[in-house]
Amino acid sequence: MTNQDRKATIHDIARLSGASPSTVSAALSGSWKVRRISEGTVDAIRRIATEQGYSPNMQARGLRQGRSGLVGMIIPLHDNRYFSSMSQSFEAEARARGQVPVIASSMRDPAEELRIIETLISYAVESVFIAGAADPDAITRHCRAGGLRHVFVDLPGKGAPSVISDNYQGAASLTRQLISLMQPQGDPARNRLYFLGGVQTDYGSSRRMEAFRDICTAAGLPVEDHQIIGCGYSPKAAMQETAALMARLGGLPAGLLINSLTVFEGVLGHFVNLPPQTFEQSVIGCYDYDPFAAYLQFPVHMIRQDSHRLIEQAYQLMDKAPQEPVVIEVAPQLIPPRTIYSGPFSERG
Amino acid sequence: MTNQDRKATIHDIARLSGASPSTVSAALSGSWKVRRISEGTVDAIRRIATEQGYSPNMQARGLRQGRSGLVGMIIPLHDNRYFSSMSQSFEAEARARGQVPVIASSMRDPAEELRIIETLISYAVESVFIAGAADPDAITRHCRAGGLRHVFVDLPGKGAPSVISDNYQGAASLTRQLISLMQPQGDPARNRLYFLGGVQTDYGSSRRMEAFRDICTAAGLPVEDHQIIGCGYSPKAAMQETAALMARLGGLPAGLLINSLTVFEGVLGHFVNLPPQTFEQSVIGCYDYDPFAAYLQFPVHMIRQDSHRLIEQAYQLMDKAPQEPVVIEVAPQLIPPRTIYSGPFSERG
DNA sequence: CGTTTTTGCACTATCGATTGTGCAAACTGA
DNA sequence: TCAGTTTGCACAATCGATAGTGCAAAAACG
Repeated sequence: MTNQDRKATIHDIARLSGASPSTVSAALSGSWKVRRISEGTVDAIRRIATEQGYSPNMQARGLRQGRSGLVGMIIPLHDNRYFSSMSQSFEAEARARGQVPVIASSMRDPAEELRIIETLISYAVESVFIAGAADPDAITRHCRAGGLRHVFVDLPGKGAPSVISDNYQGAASLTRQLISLMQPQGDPARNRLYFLGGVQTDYGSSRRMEAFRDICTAAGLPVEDHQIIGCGYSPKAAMQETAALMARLGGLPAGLLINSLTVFEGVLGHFVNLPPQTFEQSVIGCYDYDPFAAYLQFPVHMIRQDSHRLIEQAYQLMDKAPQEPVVIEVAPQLIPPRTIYSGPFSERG
Repeated sequence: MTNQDRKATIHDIARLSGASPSTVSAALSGSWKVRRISEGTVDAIRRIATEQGYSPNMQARGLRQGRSGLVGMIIPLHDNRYFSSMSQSFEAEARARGQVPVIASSMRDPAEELRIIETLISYAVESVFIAGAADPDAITRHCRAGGLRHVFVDLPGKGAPSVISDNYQGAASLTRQLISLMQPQGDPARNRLYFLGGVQTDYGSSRRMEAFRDICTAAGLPVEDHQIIGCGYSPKAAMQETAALMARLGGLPAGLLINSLTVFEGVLGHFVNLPPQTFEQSVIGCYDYDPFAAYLQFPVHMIRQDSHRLIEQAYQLMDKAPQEPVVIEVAPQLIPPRTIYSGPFSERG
């Protein structure tokens, strides 16, 4: 607060207190006890440091100590309820450990992912959590080369510990729920359950598709290939596919399982123009949860993935010494229509 | 890729290439031209650096150069559509400038805000954007002391440039819209427009309340104090206030202006238990936009704040030399019910 | 009182990269 | 051939904090 221009350093404090820089460092960094600095000296130094508004230069400290105090997290995008709630949990966990969280979004671009990893390594980040990795193996290679501990979240990697949502289980229970509520349609072409969104090559989506097939088949409803529409995650594509599907069928199918919120946004983009009775004969489910989506014009059965628990578990794996490629699955939760879920952070606005 | 354990440094590259560390530095950091290093030497050094998987230690570089390449942003919380879309825009803008974005959430806690500022200063962050500042003046004081350039977003500060949403304008147009659609109620007690959520002391909310009063009054609908329910932003409080209000009135008022999405979540928590016809006589609006909220059982008129533009403008102010406390207002947009807005990032899922 | 032990601190190298400076060797021109 | 210029690079200081080591002065001990 007092001084002229540049930030105060331990040398400034040293000059003002008459002590040496190393003594100041010891006094302020907590190692004064083992370095046998008298309490009186420490107090004096602390007082002056406070007066001068001293704060340590973490670049210098990190350089010397070979650490940085930073932890990284990579998510596909911020602007998504699922991932942003992961960010929130991650930040809380990191701060609770005295680490400084750095969150970056990759836009699901594998090249961007690797660029971010390189950046994190450059900044001597100590460990990184990767959610929804586009190319887990490449990430593991780069992290290994840079000596960067890492854990995968949401999508597993072969080369490092992973914590994922139990996609099979979640999709299975959602599929079961939809089947149990499906009403027979007049038109047999519409008398089916459809799966919309995601890509086959994406681990999570493929597990969900697998569960979808299995449960349908077990219920005596064999699944034909056209019932699984893997149109990716973009709202735009989803909107087009929805329009195309409804054109083909002459209306909605008896049941529709939507693979993500972003896909759902696209679906809604088409629904917007349809009369309310369009939805009366169909049952709709969505993998992932949103409180507003849970309260639409028509009932929506949702799956809430426990992002908080995912992060918690991932941190436990990170804290454990060896980085063996185990996979831990966390059960998601089926949320009935018209339900407002209250999570760990929902108290704050 | 090749070497044993530690990360390669310019000294390793120097040894392997037969050049000196300073030459390696010049070759790899781009200053080789002005330092008159021959192109042949540069190429050889580059090759070896690539082979060794060299990446610069940003702590060392930052320490020497007195910069870090980091830009900070503070938001109240990640898990919110408005703020997370700001994060997304902020990240894009930062990366486009070759900076590394660091985003932190304060949970609207003024003490946490200052702690984050201190941390950013310690890491030699070069500038910081603060969204929804809880205590702008304290932030400005700390940033000044630490030599940290800053710009406020969404909530203005007296000591630094600010870019805010035009809350008055937005609330005014939403209020006008609701008034124009209000239906006369049987019970005169319900024949009113209510404002729910936020706090009077919060700049944005108070501007919105002001607009609400002004427009209502201008329309010949004087506003009594109980019509503005400043219950903060938490869903829980909002749910209780909604229940209490409806108990007092014996139903919904003719119109309800909800001050934020989190408040809306709480309102929905109460609505969940009510029969559909409850909403038929009321018109509902919400400040802030969510595609799902736009497509609920009942029509909702929403205000979409242009978070992308806010960040864009904030960056322009940041880039300008003097940090004078100007205030720039960005117009929000009235979104009719059942509308899916497609923003700059909505293409990616 | 002389010796050993303890206390309290200063000195200095170090982390990895950048940058001001110096200085041979090569080249130029007369 | 010799002064003058340019080329190409090495040396060493520096950024701020930490940690190994050394050394007086004070305290404890016999």
